[in-house]
Amino acid sequence: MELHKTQQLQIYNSLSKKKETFTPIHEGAIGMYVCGPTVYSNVHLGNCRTFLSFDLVFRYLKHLGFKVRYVRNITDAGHLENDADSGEDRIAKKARIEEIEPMEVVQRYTIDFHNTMAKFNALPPSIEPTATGHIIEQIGIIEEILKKGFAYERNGSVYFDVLKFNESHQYGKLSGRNLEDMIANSRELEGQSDKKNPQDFALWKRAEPQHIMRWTSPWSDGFPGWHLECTAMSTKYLGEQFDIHGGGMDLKFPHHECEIAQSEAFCSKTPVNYWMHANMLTLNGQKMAKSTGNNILPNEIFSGENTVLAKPFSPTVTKFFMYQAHYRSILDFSSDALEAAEKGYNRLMDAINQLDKLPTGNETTMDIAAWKQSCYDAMNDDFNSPILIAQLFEAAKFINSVKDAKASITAEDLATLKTTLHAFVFDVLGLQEVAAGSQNTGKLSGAVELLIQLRNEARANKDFATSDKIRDELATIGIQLKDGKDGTTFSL
RNA sequence: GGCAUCGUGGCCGAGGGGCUAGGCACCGGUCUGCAAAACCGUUUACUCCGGUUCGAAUCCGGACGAUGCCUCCA
Repeated sequence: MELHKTQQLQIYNSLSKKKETFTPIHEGAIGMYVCGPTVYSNVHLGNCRTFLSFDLVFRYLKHLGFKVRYVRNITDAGHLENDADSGEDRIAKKARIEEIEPMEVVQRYTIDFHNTMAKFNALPPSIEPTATGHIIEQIGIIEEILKKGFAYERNGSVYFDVLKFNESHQYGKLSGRNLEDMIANSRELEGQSDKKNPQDFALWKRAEPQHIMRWTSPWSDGFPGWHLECTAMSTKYLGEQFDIHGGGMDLKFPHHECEIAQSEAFCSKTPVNYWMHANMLTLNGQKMAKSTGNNILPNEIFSGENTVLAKPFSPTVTKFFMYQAHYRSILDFSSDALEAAEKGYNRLMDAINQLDKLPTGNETTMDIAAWKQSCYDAMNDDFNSPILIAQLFEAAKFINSVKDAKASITAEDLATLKTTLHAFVFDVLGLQEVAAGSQNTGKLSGAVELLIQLRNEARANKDFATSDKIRDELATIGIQLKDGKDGTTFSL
């Protein structure tokens, strides 16, 4: 029997601001849409946190035995830097700066995004559609919304009529805003605008002559509005109503609000049952953002080439660090916090590596079944990875106690412990063993092994001057020797 | 200014009316030729002021502070 029939999942729904028992529209199958990146520059760590949060969701839902269709888009159409009919298309801007085609920009940073997510061991989504690949679908939706009277055309652009929509629907229900307040607080738009009201948003924009990324439409040669692509692609691949829609907290307003409005205007149905928002990753207490430059690139973390961290950290440690915080909490990125996470991660992995060497006995001095359920309870409670990890450390402590003969475990319970640990650590959290290393490290380890051997000979002869010299000189190079019961190991 | 979220021990971070996670650091122990590493054990807490309650870090109100959104952003 599938696990989801016995494990009851609670999800915090941004729409109701409450945890709700999760029930999919179709039993056993889930449709999930997550807003992907705009590919006009390298994906930064803040972006990654959101996608890793939803990778955890995807992995756990699959672990529970659901059939999940996970759609995550690539925004590759050029959208303007601001909404005031001025500003440049950011992809075209990058293309101009780098003197390449806009689609080269898109290609380059899409590849960077995929490479980076692969380093983090994130699973690829089931479908990864692009905005430019769905221009026809977007035009179709605009035509329908125009027909329903919730949009108007001005000078080749089409705008969504928010005030009109609000007469019969509720605009702002996701982000907790009401339209009257927004109108009262709205600023005058700079420059000229074709909009009837500042709250209206573009479904289609007529392209200025210098605008490179453009497509033919019934209204003008132009490009689709930003919010529309998600409505078009989620509807196409998941249907007019689907289970989960995710994205970063910063997309809640206006992006997701506009998506809801478009869908409701288009097909008169509430599109999403469970809205999930991942919180921001901050750096120096401020949100990471491409536009402000307050960000760090994943590769800068892995290589150590940055001004923030004392040393390099592997992708899996970086991910483990993120999962020690709940996805709905703001997480601040710092060297100290990462170092603490790395030590904890190593301890956990060392314990897991002990599993195969563990002696078994006639009784188990820990309630394995209760522990296992507590792992599920943690994840069932709105994907609470910090609690799950706390439970994993409880298991690590127990493993070490068994190793020291201070506790015992039966062969049967050991099998359960091992299966459960592997399921949560590798399948659900998607952590990885740190790679064994290249050929060069193979040669290096041979050399260090030789030094260890020489040191041990010196120690046997009580020639501590020599043995300490080997140990200390290696330490200054950055190679640490670790004397254990079963001999000496080293770490770089 | 409006709308939200949040303020937890040296640090990071869960929890959420009485049973008070976890990681890192510190300290104590085991181990060691001495160390380090590893392992085990352990201390320190809920921004402030009111209120509700037998009891509040947890609920309510207020103050102060932080962050996010209100213009593109995960």
